[in-house]
Amino acid sequence: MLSLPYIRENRDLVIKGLGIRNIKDAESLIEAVIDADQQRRSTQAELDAILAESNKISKEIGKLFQSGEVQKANLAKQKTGQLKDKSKELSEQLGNLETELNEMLYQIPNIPNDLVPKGNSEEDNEVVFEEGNIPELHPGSMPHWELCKKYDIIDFELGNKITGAGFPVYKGKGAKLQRALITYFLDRNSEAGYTEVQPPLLINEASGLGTGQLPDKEGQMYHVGIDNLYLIPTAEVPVTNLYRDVLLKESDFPILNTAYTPCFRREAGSYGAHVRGLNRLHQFDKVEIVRIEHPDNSYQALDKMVEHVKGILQELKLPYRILRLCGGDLGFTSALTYDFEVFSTAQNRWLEISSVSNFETFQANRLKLRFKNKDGKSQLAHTLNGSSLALPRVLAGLLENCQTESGIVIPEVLRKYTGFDVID
RNA sequence: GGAGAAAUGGCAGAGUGGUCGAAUGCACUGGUCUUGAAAACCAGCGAGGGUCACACCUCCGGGGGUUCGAAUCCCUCUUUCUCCGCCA
Repeated sequence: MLSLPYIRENRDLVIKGLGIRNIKDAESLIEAVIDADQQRRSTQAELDAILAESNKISKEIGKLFQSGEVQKANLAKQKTGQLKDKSKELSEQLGNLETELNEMLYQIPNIPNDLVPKGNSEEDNEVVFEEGNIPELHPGSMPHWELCKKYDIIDFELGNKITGAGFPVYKGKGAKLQRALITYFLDRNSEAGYTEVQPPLLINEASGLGTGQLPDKEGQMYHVGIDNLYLIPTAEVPVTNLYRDVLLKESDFPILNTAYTPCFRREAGSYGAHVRGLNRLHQFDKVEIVRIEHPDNSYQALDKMVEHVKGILQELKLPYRILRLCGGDLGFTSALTYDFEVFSTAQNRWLEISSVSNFETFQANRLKLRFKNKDGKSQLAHTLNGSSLALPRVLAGLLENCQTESGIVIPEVLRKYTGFDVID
């Protein structure tokens, strides 16, 4: 969430930024926030004055008792009664104002970076890079879900029996290929300086709030009601929350973590076309990279992450492109996002396989993730994350693009991980 | 799951109703000394709100209560440790 001082000091910038996201009534929303904040502060000041008065009297009473002037002390006690009532009333009022203010702040998305183009939907995203050859497939080539069946490597019906739609079972070489990709991604990330972590797969409410999944995206997560925990929709949540309520030193930057985790998403309301096979699942594997950066370096860091993901896709020799998301498609918490898409030859469409974002201070503010700057002041850090990479669609692209008449040819870099060269 | 003990600043650790945002040690920062370092010595050193800056307010695991006044007393929740039970 945006910080109040930031909104106060950059009123016009904020309104303009929300405009890029096509937010209606941005101006009145921000005005309401500033008003509520003003009210909050004056109520706070009023309450503080009363508390100061009552603290003063209490100290005097203490002294009177010690010097044995009990009568005077009892007299002074009476004075505090009124103050108490008043302070109770005010602090209740203050609590309400704060709740109200927070509710408003929770509705305000991050301010887009200047590079973010205006736009309404994914149609308006900007293609900024494209690389790799789209292979000519042999006659009789098929989409990945048919390949999965043909070679018996991923079984959707079986998963359906065990759990339900969107929970496939990986078998034999399919399971091995998946594991190979995970290990390969983790190794690549480690080489690039990311420290590997294995976080919990269930998170509490505070963590969900910290990275912005709550309260706005509650319905997208699986909720374990009995313990009030949520299954993670991405490793971003537990890994970024490692740094919740942390005060860093400048010398701690940059912080680089990578984690492999399964991800769970309810995907409520996204049925219909384009959800076949591996295209959209309720449970999938992903390797994530997370960075905590000094604000001065975060955009440089974002570029590094983009370059890193590019490197992996080049090694896999998959045709891909990079999009800069427009205001209408940009995630709630992000200031700038690059999506990576792999071309699915048999489906003749692009599949999103990675999303790399800079959240600037938006998450850090909720997380209370700060550092001591040169002036000795606490300042919010910047958080970034990206997938490197999401497994199912990489797998889909790989199966489809690497299919030949004699089987699926495993990319060179993966062979030492799979232990086989071809799925046939 | 049962019984007991505990939770204080970056860490360790005092503090059991008032002058305590909190002794002391370590760590850290600056300075003196030194060719440099170490040691020694001196000084500074929790967080948030608020203010031009002060003042002032809040915070001793979370929440609630008693009291004129709570780190200190009471209730409750959470977590950690020890013992018992169960168990991958």
